[in-house]
Amino acid sequence: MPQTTWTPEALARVSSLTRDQATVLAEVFRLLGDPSRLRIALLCAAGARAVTDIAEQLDMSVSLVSHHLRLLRAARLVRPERQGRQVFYSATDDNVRCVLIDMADHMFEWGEQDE
Amino acid sequence: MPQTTWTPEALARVSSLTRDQATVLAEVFRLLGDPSRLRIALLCAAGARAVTDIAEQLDMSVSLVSHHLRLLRAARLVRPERQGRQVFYSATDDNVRCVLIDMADHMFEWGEQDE
DNA sequence: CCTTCACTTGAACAACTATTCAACTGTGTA
DNA sequence: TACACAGTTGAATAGTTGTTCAAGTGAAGG
Repeated sequence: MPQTTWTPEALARVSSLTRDQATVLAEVFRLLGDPSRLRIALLCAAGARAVTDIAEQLDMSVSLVSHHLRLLRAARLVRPERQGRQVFYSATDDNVRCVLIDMADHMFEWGEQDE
Repeated sequence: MPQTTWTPEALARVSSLTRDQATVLAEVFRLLGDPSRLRIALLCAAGARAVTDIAEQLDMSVSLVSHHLRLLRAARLVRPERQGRQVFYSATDDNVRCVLIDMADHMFEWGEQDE
């Protein structure tokens, strides 16, 4: 059920982003714009997971996963937590988790009917 | 107000995307992952605009705007409509408009408190 | 027709990025 | 101490991408 009207503030805010605001926003989109990294981010958003487990589940090298996690970590999208010799990654907070899952869920539904 | 629980289906869907599904999803994120293109997309989502107007408002060359619009068009995020000798671009439909504005609005709020 | 306006397109280039491989750090265990 | 386990990190590379410039369409006006 698409929403067709927004508050004037929301519209104004969104349609007149400064270059700097756009850069910050785009940075997050860019990080999610790689299939491998997107899958890693969503996996972490769904629940804490160790690097090796992520690599195994997504069939990627541990090194590759670690590289991607470093970028996601730098953008504060995921947070590491050592436990024994494993490092568990999860979304930094509920806010991030919410946005990540909602966006993916949203676009996933729409992507289905799109093509 | 972050949502902390989702339906099991949504979680499962999101956390176990196939490579192909992730590629389709990531493609949209990737397109919004460039500041220039993001601003153009959001401007079009807020309402139909001619190429020259976009270029002027965002202080970009017409050529650059056109190049970006071609990519957004190819992904069916925006739709062109000739009117005289101008071409007006807008979000392809309310669904796209909704997702675009909501995502930006969502992430914008969160980006404010983040740093 | 010729010109101007509004855009599109192609080539070219510098900058960036995803991935791999090898070497390295730190943690637990025998 | 020595060894395996779990990740990280740096270099190297092949591929991609944003931007610019110049040339090319197509529609309206004189």
